[in-house]
Amino acid sequence: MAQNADIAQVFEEIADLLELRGENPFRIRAYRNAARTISNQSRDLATLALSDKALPKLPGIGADLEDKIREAAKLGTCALLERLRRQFPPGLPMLLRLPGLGPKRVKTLYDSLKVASLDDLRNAAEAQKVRSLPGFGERTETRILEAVLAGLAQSQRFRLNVARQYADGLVAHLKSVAGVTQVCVAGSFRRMRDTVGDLDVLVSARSGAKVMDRFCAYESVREVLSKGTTRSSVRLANGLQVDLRLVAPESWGAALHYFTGSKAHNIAIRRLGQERGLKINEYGVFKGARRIAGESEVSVYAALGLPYIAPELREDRGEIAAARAGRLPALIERQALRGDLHVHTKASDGRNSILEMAQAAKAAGLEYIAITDHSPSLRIARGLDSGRLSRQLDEIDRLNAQDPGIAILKGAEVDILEDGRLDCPERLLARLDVVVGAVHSRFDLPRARQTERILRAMDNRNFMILAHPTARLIGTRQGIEVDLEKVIRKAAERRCILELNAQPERLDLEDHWCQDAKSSGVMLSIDSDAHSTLDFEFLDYGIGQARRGWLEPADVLNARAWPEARALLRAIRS
DNA sequence: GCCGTTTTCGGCCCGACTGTTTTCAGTCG
Repeated sequence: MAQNADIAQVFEEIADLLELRGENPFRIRAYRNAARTISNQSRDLATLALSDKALPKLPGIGADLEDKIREAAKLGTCALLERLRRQFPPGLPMLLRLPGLGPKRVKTLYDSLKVASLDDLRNAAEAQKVRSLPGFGERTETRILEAVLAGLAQSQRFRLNVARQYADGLVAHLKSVAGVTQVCVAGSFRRMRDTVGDLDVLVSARSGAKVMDRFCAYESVREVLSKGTTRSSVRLANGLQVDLRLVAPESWGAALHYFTGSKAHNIAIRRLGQERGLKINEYGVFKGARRIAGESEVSVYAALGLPYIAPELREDRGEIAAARAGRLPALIERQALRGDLHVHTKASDGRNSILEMAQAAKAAGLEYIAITDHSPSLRIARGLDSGRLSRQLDEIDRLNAQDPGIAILKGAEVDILEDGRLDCPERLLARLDVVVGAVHSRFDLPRARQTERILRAMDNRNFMILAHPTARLIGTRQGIEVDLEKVIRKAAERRCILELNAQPERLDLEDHWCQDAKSSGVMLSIDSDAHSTLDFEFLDYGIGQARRGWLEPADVLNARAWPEARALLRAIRS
């Protein structure tokens, strides 16, 4: 059965092929917007479409696209796409992914040289046949060849924590340039997306500062892609592209807004401005030739009659309507977290002792942590059998008696076995303050069985928190096939908690599912899943994803003091 | 292809940089 992502892919491919045909750009945009809207949906559109229920009214999707969603849900494709595919060789859309190649040039390459694949393109460029085409030249040919050889067609994204390492170094470098007054990394990095495609850096400086020269001379720069007076692009040694924009102080807010995006949010904001007779660009908000705002982001939003919208919300997922209605969420912040309910020690696959983890958690500003080592079926992590777990619980009693300055709670991360049973005897589960259940095996089960497995586990009266619900590892492993709508419904019914795992390679639940859980009245727990004393830093990433999911402190279990959280967890058992 | 207190047509966000041109198209963000 088609997933939302598959339907979105159909629309993306239609858009690519329409571009190659040189169709109306607004029609093409309609397909791309629809693809984005669909992949942002939590609701499983294919199931809805196949059950003949009315599809929800989605912005930018009218009668025609709704029909195509139904077609794609049923067939994984649609008549229009099949018709378009017959007009071009299958490898052609891939060429659009190469930097410097858009629809016009790809069409020219195909029409003039019969270039229909990356291989064809490489051969043509190596034979120097590309340079003589209209609109091409020697430089263009060289760059295309370089891109093909570098295999850049499949654009790679970097995990947020990886990007942050490079961002920190670069920001420090730019701040050291004489005359620089402000530096900020904008883009998806600032919106706290779980991965970023590039870094968008904004700099404000006194005139005459040698910002561009120093930027392009940064030690990690492998290649300068473009260099201008206000804008330059480079690629770092690790392949990460960095765009730098130099802005005047009076335009700082407008530029920050523009460069933070998302693109969809910007377009919606500009359209709103247009309705009010305002022009919005990266230099400011203009009424005619007069600038009326732009020195700060607050001033940009205020010019439109809106309150400030946090970067994490700027995805055109309803934040502008919420702002207009005065219903923006009061987003959770890192300081609101009072506990961490998923922490490992060296008893299983962690690196530090219980006491060391407790002290690190206390230093990170937390009031309580649950020690949740693995259960025995996870052999590779030296999961604790009944005897070892029992002794660990006694040790926690002893540590708490010595008043460590932080409450240490008894817990376990218990495997959900293939049949939905929990990998721990009931009498031990009953002794725990916190029972975290998780899938660590049989990731390959078909959707229905995987879902059934998890729902069954959640029916256990001792089951409290579902850890990393999809088990995805960003860039490494797809999540399991599971019907999260059913899981959320079950959590609502059983008053169970869903985890937002803060490990930067997990960040699972994803933002839009957090939003769904919240609207179903399900609480989340933002946990580090720390395996060492350094890992409490992960909570920052968890908070980022939570904010993207519109979560407020009231939606988060561990934003409560332990007695209150304990009462909520105990209620699950009764 | 969508959309509508300018509603069924005619709009649809906006600007920088590059390379190939000799004033601009294509691409990108």
